[in-house]
Amino acid sequence: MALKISPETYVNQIDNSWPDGVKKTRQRVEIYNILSTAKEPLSAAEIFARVLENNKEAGYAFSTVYRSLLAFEKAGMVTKSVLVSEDTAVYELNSGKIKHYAVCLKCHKKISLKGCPLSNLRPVLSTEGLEDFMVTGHQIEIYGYCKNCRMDMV
Amino acid sequence: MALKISPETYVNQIDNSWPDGVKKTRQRVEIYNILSTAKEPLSAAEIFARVLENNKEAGYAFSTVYRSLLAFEKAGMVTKSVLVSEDTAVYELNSGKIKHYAVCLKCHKKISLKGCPLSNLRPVLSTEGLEDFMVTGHQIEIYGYCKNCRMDMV
DNA sequence: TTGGTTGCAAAATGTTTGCATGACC
DNA sequence: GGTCATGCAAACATTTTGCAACCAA
Repeated sequence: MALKISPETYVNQIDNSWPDGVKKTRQRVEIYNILSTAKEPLSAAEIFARVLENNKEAGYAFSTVYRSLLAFEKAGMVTKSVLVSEDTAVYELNSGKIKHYAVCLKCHKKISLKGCPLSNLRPVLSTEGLEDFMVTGHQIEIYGYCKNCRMDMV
Repeated sequence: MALKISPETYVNQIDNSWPDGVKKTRQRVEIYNILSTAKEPLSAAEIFARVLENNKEAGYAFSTVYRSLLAFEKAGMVTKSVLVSEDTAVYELNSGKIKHYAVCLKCHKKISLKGCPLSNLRPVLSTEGLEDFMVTGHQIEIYGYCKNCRMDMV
C-alpha cells in the first residue's frame, strides 16, 4: 500500500526515466507511452481504449491497466488524482512540473492552471500536529462551469 | 446536475440555516444534525451508520442519504470532497470557513489545515482561458503518512 | 529458473435509478 | 391534494482479486 518514492524524489531521477524495481513489460511500456503523449490526465478507461486502438487483436486485460498504474504510482512515476468533477480517477506522468486543473462540471474540460500554489502552502503546513507528517503528494482542483457551459445554462 | 448556489453564496445566508427550496423532512434534518456535529467530513456510509444508531427499528434507506446529500450540495449547504486517500466521497457542512485536510494514506486520520491557500490562488486563476470560468468550489488535499504510521513503516 | 506480471472471470465496492408508497407544504 | 421524498431492490460503473499461464530478468 505504501508509496515507496514520492513524486518529488522521482522527478529528480527523471532522466533515467524508468526506475529500477519496475519491471519493463510490453504492456507497461505501452501504457507509459500513452501517458507520455497525453495532454490531459487520463482515466484507466481512456488508457484502455487507446490500448485497444493499437492492439485490436491482441488480448489485453483491463486489470493490467490498473495494476500497471498502481505499480507506476508506487514507483513515483505517476500521480493519481480523484476529482469531484469526474466519476473516475485520472492519472498523469510526473513530468517535473506539478499540474493542477480547473475542471468544468458539465463538459469536463480541463484547463491547466499555471503554477502551483503549494509554495504558498508552507504556512499551512506548519499546522499543529503536522510537524511529522510525511507529505508524498497533494491535489488541487478548482471546479465550476466554463464559459460555454455557463452560456448554455441561461 | 448544475449547482444552483455556490458555497460562498450559501455561507452568506447561513443564519437562516435552512435554505428555501430544500424540503425539510425527518430524514434530512437528521442527516443535517449528524453533519453539524461531525468533527471531520463524513462519508455516506459513516452518516448512514450514525443514522442506524439512532433509528434501530425504523426503516431507512441508504439511497436517502445519497439523495439528501445531493440536495444539500445543490443548495450549497454541503461540500463534497473526493480524496485520493479515501475510496469514497466525504461530505461536510459549509460552516463559513473552508476547510482542507492532510490525510494519512494508512490510518486515514485527517488533520485540518489552518487557513485556505485559495487567497493565494488568484494569480493562478488568471490563467489564460479561465477568465470566464465560474468557480463554484475547490478542493485541496495533502496526503502522506502521519507520525505514527511513519514509525510503523520502519 | 523463478518471482513477478498478465489474461480472464468473478467479486467487491460505491453510487445511482425505477417504481410504488408515503410524507410534507 | 399535489408534489416531492422515501424505502426497497435492482442496476450500474469502477476497481479489485484469485488463479493458472506466461514472461522478463
